[in-house]
Amino acid sequence: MSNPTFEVDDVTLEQVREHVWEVPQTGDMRVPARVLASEALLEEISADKTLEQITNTTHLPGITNHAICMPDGHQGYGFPVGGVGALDAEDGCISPGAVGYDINCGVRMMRTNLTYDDVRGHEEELVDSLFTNVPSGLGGGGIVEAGADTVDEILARGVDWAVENGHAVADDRLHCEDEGMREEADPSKVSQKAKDRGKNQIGSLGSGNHFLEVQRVTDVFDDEVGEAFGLEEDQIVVLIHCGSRGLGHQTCNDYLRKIEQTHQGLLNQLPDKELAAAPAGSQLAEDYYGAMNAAINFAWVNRQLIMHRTRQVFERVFERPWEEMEMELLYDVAHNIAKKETHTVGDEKRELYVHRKGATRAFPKGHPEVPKAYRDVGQPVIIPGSMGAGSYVLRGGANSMDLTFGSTAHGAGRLMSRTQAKNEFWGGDVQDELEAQDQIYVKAQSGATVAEEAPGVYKDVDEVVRVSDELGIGDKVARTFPVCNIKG
DNA sequence: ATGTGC
Repeated sequence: MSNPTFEVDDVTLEQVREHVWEVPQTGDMRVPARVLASEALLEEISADKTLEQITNTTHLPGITNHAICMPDGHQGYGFPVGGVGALDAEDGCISPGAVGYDINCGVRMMRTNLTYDDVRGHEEELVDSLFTNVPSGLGGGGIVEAGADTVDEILARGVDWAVENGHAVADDRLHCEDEGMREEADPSKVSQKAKDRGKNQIGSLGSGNHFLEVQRVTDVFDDEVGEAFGLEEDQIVVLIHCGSRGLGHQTCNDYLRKIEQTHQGLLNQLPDKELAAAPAGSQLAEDYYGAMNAAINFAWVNRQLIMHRTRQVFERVFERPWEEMEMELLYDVAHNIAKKETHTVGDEKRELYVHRKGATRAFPKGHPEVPKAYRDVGQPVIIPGSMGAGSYVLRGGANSMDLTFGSTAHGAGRLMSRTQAKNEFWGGDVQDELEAQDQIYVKAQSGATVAEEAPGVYKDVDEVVRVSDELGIGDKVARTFPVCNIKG
């Protein structure tokens, strides 16, 4: 008996098992491509170039097992957003397009001991104060304006710098992926132009889908893990989503151009120039890895400064020290990174550049890289939905190492382009509706951004999370709903 | 995502 299939254009995907669809290996593909999705999500994923892109990815040297597209996947630069590609770190390659322009775009969630009742009636004061005190929008203006030495220190040391300079407490570091610092960072490999763009953006949200949202926990699905994460129903939490701003963007661009010029032989083997990659062991592979890790550190500092500023805003609005409100970092996860990780492939251990672009690390319980506080339950995974839908907290699932190199989805995933969104929605109407129907208060620098990020431009986050949970790569722990939101 | 272009 043959498996169910899904046909789109000239491609036939075979269902390997529930929620696992495979593009068979043909031609110059080095491995099959896999899409992890329900049929409804696969339908949406087929609407743009995602399937073509995830298939193209299988041509990269050193790609291991499968190229994988997550349930929230959509088209990106060369490599889909929602893609995972594990490329051999000895005889494979590293590809900036498979990390993304916004290096270490990511999210962090901060707990509080406030309840929704404590915040009701203060929503407008809170959203106004956050909007005034947390820099957002395109261009410059951050919480810290740094000189050259300081930028280098931030690039080298990440959240460790923030702790030493009064923007973090020591405990914050322990609740970040990689403890908020990549040792392999090499600031000397980040261009002067990138540093100049970053120096006045340290502690700034940026634009697009980046936001800061105050939320209330509406459901805890798993009491044991919920308790380990310090989450309970009706509790207020804060979610921060942003990345490495102009510094990361410039770094990606710098290395794409260098790699295209230097490694044309490899480029010519690939079906899409946007997948440009540097062979493992080459000078540019080392340089990009050092620079990317530096940009990763920059993004962690960025989210840290915004979180610490949020503590100060809450102190003013609720007239209490933040420690008394127990405003502790739950966890900070990266969405756009590559990392040398050791994985079991067949019966051997191999070192791989695991590229996660619009995908979240989701290590299960017991993994030595899960912070001690969560080691018995698994790594927290934070999945932001749209500003009308709320978000999820998951924990790394038991099957993630076998199926996805320890990864799951990163959000709801776009349904339509930004241009299309602006034709469908008007920012002011979206804001009015959210406030009238759901008591969600949104404040943004630009109405166009609100239209581009309207709830209707996103896939159904409940469906994305259902697939992750049923696959056992990231298990449902809690759900949140927006209270107020600021964006660029 | 982005001093909204390659």
